[in-house]
Amino acid sequence: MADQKQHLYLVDGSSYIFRAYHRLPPLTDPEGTPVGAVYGYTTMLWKLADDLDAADGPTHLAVILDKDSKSFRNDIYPEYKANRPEPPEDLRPQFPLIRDATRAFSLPCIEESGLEADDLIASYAREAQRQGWNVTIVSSDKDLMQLIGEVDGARIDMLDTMKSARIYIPEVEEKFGVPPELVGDVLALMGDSVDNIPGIYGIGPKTASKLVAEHGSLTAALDSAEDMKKSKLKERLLEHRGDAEMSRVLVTLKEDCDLPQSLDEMRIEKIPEEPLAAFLAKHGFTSLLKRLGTGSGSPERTNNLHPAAAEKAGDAGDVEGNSQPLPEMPALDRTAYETVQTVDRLREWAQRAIAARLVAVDTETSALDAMRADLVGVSLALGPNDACYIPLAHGGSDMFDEKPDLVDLGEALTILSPMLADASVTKVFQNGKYDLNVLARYGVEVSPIEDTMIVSFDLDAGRGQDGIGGGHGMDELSVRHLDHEPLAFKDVCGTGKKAIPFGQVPLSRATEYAAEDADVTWRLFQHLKPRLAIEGGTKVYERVDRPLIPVVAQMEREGIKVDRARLAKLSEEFAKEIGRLEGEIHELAGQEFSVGSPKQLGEILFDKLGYKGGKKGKSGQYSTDQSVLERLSGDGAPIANKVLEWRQLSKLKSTYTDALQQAINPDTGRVHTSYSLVGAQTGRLSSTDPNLQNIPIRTAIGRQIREAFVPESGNVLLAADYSQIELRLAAHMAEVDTLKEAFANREDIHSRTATEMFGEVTRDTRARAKTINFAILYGISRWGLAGRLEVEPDEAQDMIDTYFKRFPGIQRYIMETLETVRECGYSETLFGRKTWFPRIKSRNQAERQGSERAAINAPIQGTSADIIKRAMVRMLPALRDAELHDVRMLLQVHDELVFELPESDVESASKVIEQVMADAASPSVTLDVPLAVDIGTGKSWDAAH
DNA sequence: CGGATCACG
DNA sequence: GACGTACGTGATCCGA
Repeated sequence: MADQKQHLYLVDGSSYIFRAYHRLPPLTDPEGTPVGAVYGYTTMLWKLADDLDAADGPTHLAVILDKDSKSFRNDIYPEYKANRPEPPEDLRPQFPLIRDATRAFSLPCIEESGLEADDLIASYAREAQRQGWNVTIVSSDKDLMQLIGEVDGARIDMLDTMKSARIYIPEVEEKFGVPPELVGDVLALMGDSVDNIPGIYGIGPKTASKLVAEHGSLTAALDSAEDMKKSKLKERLLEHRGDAEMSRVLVTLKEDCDLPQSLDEMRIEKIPEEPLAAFLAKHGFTSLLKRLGTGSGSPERTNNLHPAAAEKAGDAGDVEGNSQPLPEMPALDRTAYETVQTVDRLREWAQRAIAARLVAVDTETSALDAMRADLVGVSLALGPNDACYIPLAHGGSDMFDEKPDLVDLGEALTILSPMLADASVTKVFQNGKYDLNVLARYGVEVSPIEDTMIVSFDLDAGRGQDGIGGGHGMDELSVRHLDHEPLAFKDVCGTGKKAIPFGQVPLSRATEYAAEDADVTWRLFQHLKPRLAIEGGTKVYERVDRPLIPVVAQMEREGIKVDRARLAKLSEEFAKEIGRLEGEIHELAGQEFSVGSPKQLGEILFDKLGYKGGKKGKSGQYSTDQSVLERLSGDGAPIANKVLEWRQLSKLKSTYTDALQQAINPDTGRVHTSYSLVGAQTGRLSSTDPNLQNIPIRTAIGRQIREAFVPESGNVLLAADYSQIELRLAAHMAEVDTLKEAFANREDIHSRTATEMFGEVTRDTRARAKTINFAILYGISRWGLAGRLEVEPDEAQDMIDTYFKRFPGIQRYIMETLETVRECGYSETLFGRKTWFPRIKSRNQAERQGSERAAINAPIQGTSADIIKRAMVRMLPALRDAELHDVRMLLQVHDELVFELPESDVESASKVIEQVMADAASPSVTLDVPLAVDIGTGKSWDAAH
């Protein structure tokens, strides 16, 4: 006993739970408390305890935790760890459970005010080493790597349980390029953004370790700067030497703390079964509980939480933040589906759906446009592999030898309708707005609904950028969450010229495809819906997005009337003018060319005509955009203005006057846009086919197109828009008293800004103030602002400084927002809508700064989106309560709603609309600024402004 | 199919 | 060690 080597394990509990939280799936225990990180922590302790009898296993073990956020380091440097935002909402309740778990294992849990876990670990490690013990620090914190090494045969090493990796001198040298005793020097140079240790600006891990390795120490590296040849690096080393020296102190571990418990108290031989059993039972860790009884060895591969969790928690794992482990569901089996071809079988399915209370539904149609598509079939799913397809309009091609037996479409809808309208049966869709619109056109009402696409959006908006795995389409969701690739539409119907309508797909194949979609939707719902509560998405889903689906569906079905003759006349006028301009442009160019080709135009302007200032972008092509042409025009190039006019007219013609005529639905005589509820990462809607959110308004010539948007006779159009909503929200969110006051007093906000910034309001200062206001909302840079205001970046920087000084909350808002996003990975609106920014920590500066600007804007733009969505949800009930049954909500353009209503209703409807919009934030959120709404009416959309 | 351009909030 | 600047969209055209 006496000569057995003692081996102390020191567990860095605080850092472990943060890592476990981010790497493990969001599990909850039977009471609904989030326990993902606790589970990871518990399995980690279990694993260590399993090694008790091993040759080099622990003889002594303790868990070290951080007690509070302040430490003696804050006295040296008040900003130390000042960037740390609050931990995520579903992690906070897990902190006390970590202590519970530790006590459950009957292990000492040590924490001390004013000391960080790292310092206690260092002090215990050194003390044990002095006594000749071996020490293993269970952590992956790079600061602790300074301690690694051997003194008189007693070694300190580290264990990263997540990577199952021992860390000793070679691993440290590989990571830092220097031995452990120089790690502190490297850290002092490179700094640490998480702990807010400054280091030297512009020096990262690579340069830091190179410098220290070359010169042998931090001091030597700093001293060497004098003799370096002139460079950025030299300047930085000289200028920020003080930062590095202070950082060196901050990263130094305090190795002589008073030890609150003696080493002997850390001795362990066996983990007593109680109270561990009680703890495991309480939190539903039943597989561990079972093992406790059997005393079996390595971790089991399943547990009652989720089969994937036990495995991934214990070792490295590659759990992604957004992948929920698979609940136990049988593998998907397309041969299990039923083709429903008789009334009896259909009744049976409808009955079972009602009994089940939850059914996934998918419709198959003949086209993608919900306002033109014919219903071809319906599929239902009641459970995994428990799905059917009800073909309703198949056949009509020579693919069928004889027409298949089908339930009559009208009869089928009669049988399904009561179930679809049954308030006690939840219908789950993937993009339900589409199905709702198709079914509504057949007179079928569907309620209540859930939507896996919207759930996914409310959980994961912004995850996976540049289209990499971030979408919310069914195929993507299925691969991401179910690890299953569904049959693709093109595999069933083909593509291009060889494509066939779905109604001509043989029934067996159609069933595989259609029933699978319902099955997948059902499975996705089981996966995604529970995550809402765990991850804090319930509010925005239940209060904003889910109720919005039928509202937007109805708006799409309403459509808006456009005056075809008027558009045709405009097209004709534009065409004539375009032709004339083209002739003049060719004449000025001295040759014919395609004016619409930026490439050819650039060559004409800068090569042939020899105008100065041509700049080629990375595609090797001259830029000929508006700003370039305007400059050329100012320099006396008559061709530039002609091209600008040509561009404006051909844009208006092709995008609007021609395209809108095409978009008129032959059945309704109106234009029906399609809104995407998941199109914009910030939570805004987007509009397609046609896009009615970018109809011209800024120029007189463009506004003519708005004149073609008209009401039915006897009606008017009413446009209601929020005035400066984003600036109001910025004033509220950044708590800028001056701005809040200005809004309360109904002042012109840009003028007020001009007064604050420049001391007087003129046309010029107001315009500049307006530009600056927007720059703030969009995440400012001196260069960006300089470009817009046509001033030097230095001057722009002065203005930014002045702005921050005059409106002191703004800078704090920006810093706090960015810190939160860096820590949590996402931003949040006032209503809890998350937008993820996976590139916020990118090493690529342009990429990172792009994310930062987007992250500054997202809470503001997103809150504005939440507010108008809430107004939309409440609008129709409010109008109905006011007996205004003929007011129809047609369009949404981010901060504007467009209605069509009888002239006689204008007065009373205006009041209701104004009220609903102005009050849309409450009661969930009480704003410090009023929301002002401007309302106009007229015989066209243009006239309504 | 990507880039350039330009329409909107 | 260089990079390249305002956020969020969608439609159209050109040209590889």
